[in-house]
Amino acid sequence: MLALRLVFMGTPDFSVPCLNALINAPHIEIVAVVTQPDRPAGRGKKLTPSPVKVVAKSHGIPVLTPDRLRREDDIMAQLEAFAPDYIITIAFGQILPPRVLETPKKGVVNVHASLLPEYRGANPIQWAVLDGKAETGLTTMFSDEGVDTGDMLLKRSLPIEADDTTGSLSDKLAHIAGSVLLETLADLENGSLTPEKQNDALATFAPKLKKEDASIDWTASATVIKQRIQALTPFPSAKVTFEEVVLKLGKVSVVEGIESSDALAGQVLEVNKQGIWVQTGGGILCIESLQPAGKGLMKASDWGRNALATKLSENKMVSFQ
RNA sequence: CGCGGGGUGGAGCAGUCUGGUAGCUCGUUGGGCUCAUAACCCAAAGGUCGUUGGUUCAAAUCCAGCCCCCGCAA
Repeated sequence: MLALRLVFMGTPDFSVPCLNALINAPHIEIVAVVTQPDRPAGRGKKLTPSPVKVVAKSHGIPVLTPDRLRREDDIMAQLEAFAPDYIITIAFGQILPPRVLETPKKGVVNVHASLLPEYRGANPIQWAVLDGKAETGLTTMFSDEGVDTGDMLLKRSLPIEADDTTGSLSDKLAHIAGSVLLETLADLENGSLTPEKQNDALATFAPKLKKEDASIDWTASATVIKQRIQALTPFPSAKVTFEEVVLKLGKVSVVEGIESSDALAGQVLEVNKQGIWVQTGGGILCIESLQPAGKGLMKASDWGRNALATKLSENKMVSFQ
């Protein structure tokens, strides 16, 4: 098979394993990488390149960083000049204008982190976790002008474990993205793949979560709260405040086999070796690890012993907000 | 120059303002109690107080520089 000329478009860490897989694959030449421009990020607001840009640079691949691809004719002209067979997109972060969709000879292939047509949009993994799905996966597809609406090529599903968070699932999916994409390209090249239309009637949408979604509604059931916390991990993180201190919640679990008491939702029942038990609107949630502002991730029992145990032993009521 | 918190036995913290014997809650180890225990009682081990320099009779503590970790914001 002749070398395929690819243009790779992606931005965050999620895109990186896939890029690496392509770089290491035989018969594939990545002629250019397109990613979002450097942004002020991190403490000190230093201008920071995207993870994809860092990797591309280290392999000496030309990098294009359009602010708005749609408006930058010179970038689009450069892409045409690269004469790619395919453009590959994975978490690029910009919608491709028609001119770019028509640029590659054989099509624009997108890797999307859900089993389409479920969870079209920017945050498929987060929503799969939030909804307590048993499985999710990856879908490769030809891009069209809609958001994740193109014809599907290959799917690979992945079970969601009880402890999976958006972060852990992203890692898993990112690491199989490369092989799914390579398989897709190989099948396309040998003609064994028939694009399949999506059933729009079954489509759901997974928009970005807002910052306000990071707070916890303790009147929900323990199971729902757990799903929400895991969906928000590691970003933007589920937060709770206690005496002016912001606590990011880490690992949590639902306490089994104990009936709900008459405590109020959000009230701390006890601090034990396992963690901090909090009453919810349905069942008890155990916070096993957390991170106070300015500190590192720690066992909830360690923090609770200092911050809460004294109050509890004096029968003062302690509640999270 | 974005705002801010922190670095003290294995863990989480107090002590710093007002310099003077290294403290608390846990964990670990040994022993005891108990039908039994992650419960309780007794005992022990374990720390160059991030680092370098300065001030001082004396620095975890005051002063200056440096290193590292983190929250907000993006």
